[in-house]
Amino acid sequence: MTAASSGKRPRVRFAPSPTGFLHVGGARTALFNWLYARKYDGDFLLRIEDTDRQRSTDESTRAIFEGLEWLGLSWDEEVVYQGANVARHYADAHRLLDAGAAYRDFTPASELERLRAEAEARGDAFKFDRTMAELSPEALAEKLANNEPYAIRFRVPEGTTEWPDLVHGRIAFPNKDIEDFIILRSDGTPVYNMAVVSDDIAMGITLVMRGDDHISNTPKQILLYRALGAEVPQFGHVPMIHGTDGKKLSKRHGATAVGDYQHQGLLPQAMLNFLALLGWSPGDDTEVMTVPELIERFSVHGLHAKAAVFDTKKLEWMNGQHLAQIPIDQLAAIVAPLVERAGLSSVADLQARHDWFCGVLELLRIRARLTDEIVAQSRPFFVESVEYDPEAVSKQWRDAAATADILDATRERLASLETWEPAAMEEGLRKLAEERGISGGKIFQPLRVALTGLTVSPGIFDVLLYVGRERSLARIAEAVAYLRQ
RNA sequence: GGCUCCAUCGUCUAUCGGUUAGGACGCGACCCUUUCAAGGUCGAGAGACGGGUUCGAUUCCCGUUGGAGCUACCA
Repeated sequence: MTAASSGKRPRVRFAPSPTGFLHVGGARTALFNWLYARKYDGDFLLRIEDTDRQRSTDESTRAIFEGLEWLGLSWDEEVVYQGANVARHYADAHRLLDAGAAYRDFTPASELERLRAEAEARGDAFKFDRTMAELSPEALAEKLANNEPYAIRFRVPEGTTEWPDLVHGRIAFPNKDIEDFIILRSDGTPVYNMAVVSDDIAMGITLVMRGDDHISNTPKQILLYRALGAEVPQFGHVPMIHGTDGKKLSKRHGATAVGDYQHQGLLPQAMLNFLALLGWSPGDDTEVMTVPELIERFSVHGLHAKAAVFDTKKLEWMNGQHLAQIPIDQLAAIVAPLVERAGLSSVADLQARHDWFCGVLELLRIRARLTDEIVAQSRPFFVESVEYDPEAVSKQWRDAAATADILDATRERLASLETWEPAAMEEGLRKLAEERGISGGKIFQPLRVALTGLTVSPGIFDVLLYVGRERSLARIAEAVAYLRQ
């Protein structure tokens, strides 16, 4: 009977090793586990696999927490640190030894290395030969009495080890291809597969969902579960994420840490949405989904077996979609600190004129893909006077005298308006254009440069509205003076 | 080399034997338009190859090719 069919509450886990930042591949594995737990009313646990003392750092552990928190992938129960459980791993390994499911191997590591190198030189595959470790009772007693170091190896039985993988279907490994692997090093520390199985049993994990790269560990782990007399959980191996060259995603593909995207101005829900679609599909054409929708629609049936290529273009598009649909208050809360950091305003000030700020955001969100772009484009709405982009000047202010003349007339017309609202502005300026026998663009474009210093901005009347009457008129006057100097 | 997994447009994917093989990103064109976006319309673009099974295969099976992962007293 499998864990799933026994009707127990599902318990899944994400088990990263703290040897670097939180990678997008890891984040997606975490996401699938989290979605599974939320969807099927289970527990999502977090285990830090810090048994590799050489490479594990507290900084990495913090980075993993921060990444998961930013994404909103909250875990249930206390974080489990694998390193705290080595005594149990040791005991489990010895339990296997005592039961005859494992044996002592006194072969020095250096000897193993030598044999491996030799086999490789011959072009052969090295596989540990069980008979190498066979000792007479007397020899064993002597080595034990001499306190000679030994590793404990698992005795792989005959047969075939197979399991119904949640995403791949049946996967089978002939046991003859699995060597008697070490479960406890000669220094008494546990090796990965031993620690993982011991912990997953202790944590009551019912489904192990992890990356494809662990498929070849699975038969070893299943053998361990059985030898330990534990119930074998379900397994599901999700595909890897590749770079555009089809290789496993790595640093040379550019940004691969979720923190990189956080700092580039990605919304966590967009990141989650994008990641979810890499290796999973709701079954129809739906693409843009909120987190609750993701939970609602998640199903193991939609999981794929094929590796997916990480396409940052689509990620940015996805972010633009979320930027446009997220509740404006939520966006304001995210962007306000960024505006403050850019030195344009303060969070307190933005709170004081919340409606105005949200209005500006409404103008900018639709034409931005990253929050960073929103911040950059918000500049004209905050500063007193703008700097003129040389390109904008040469393109829209070619004839200085004529432009100054038009801007002056524009300023006068706007100043004469009784109300400062877009419809009136447009009516006034269109009338001005008509009087002068020119197109509206001949007024709007130079005006845009005067107000923003740029050739690109939201609609000109919205800019006037949100920059405000006094500041707008002052800026136009400033532009006129600049052109006439 | 051995073992395992994978294979629909450039990319992400729909199809759970019968479709003019659909959608999205990106790309191109057009529309909208005061700029840029957004939006709308249209276009180019795919079942790796070879065998079976079947009335009928993208779909099921086998092989080939290609790609990926693993192959430590790392995790």
